Amino acid sequence: MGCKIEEFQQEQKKRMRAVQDSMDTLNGKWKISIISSICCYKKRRFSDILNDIEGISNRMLSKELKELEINKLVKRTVLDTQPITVQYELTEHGDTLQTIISNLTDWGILHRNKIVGK
Amino acid sequence: MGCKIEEFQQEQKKRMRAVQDSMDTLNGKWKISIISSICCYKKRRFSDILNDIEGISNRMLSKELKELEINKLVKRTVLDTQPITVQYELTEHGDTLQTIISNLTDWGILHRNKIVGK
DNA sequence: AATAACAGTAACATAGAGGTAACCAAGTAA
DNA sequence: TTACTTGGTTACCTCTATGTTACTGTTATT
Repeated sequence: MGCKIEEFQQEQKKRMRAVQDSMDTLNGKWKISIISSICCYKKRRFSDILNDIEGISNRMLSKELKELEINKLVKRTVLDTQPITVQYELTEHGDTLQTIISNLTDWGILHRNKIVGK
Repeated sequence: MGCKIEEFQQEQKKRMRAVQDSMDTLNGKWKISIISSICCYKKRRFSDILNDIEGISNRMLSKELKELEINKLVKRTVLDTQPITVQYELTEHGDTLQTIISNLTDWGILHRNKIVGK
């Protein structure tokens, strides 16, 4: 039968795994920029995002978008236009990231002040 | 003179940089585990952390601790014992991470349920 | 005299993240 | 006819993060 300490350690392991899950989904040099770009305009085409984010290549954008789609954060829609355009938008689940991103923003500012020394 | 759109874009860039600052300080395969270990016991020695985290090597622990120290999240104290022991604890600044880690935990659980499908 | 604990460091190896450049197919404007 | 736009894919290369193993110096224990 599990004693209190074992239970606590199990809980702790679960929490660690959860944090790592979050970090993994947000990781990749461009993910947060991409999410922000889409979020900012609600709906955004591939080439628009490519222009929004300076420095990103089409290869990386394609790759990161795929991962975001797999993680159900972003929805991809092919529009029947000429030439074909593809629209990306956040899913409901993607929207739930906003609190986290907002917290990361706040802490990042705090941290920079602390390190650089205002 | 900057128009509204330019100002907005500048703000957006700052926010992006802030998020990346946060992600960068938390990145590294073991950082969050290390922070959690120290946080859990308030004060923790090198070899204790090494035992707390399964899979980490002394090389990586040393390296990650250094980065955490540079980022003023962790304080290192050499104790005058035999043999010498080194104590690590969170700084006040390190403590401010708790909200973020807690948010990342919550979202990670939510996300896993969404992806695995409960 | 040999071994172990402590807190690391040094040397080397490898997988994977990310960068660069070229290419594809379909349609369209010059 | 040529070149451009759109949304990618493919091949190749490099660099960094991490892993593995062995080693350091000091003191205490056996």
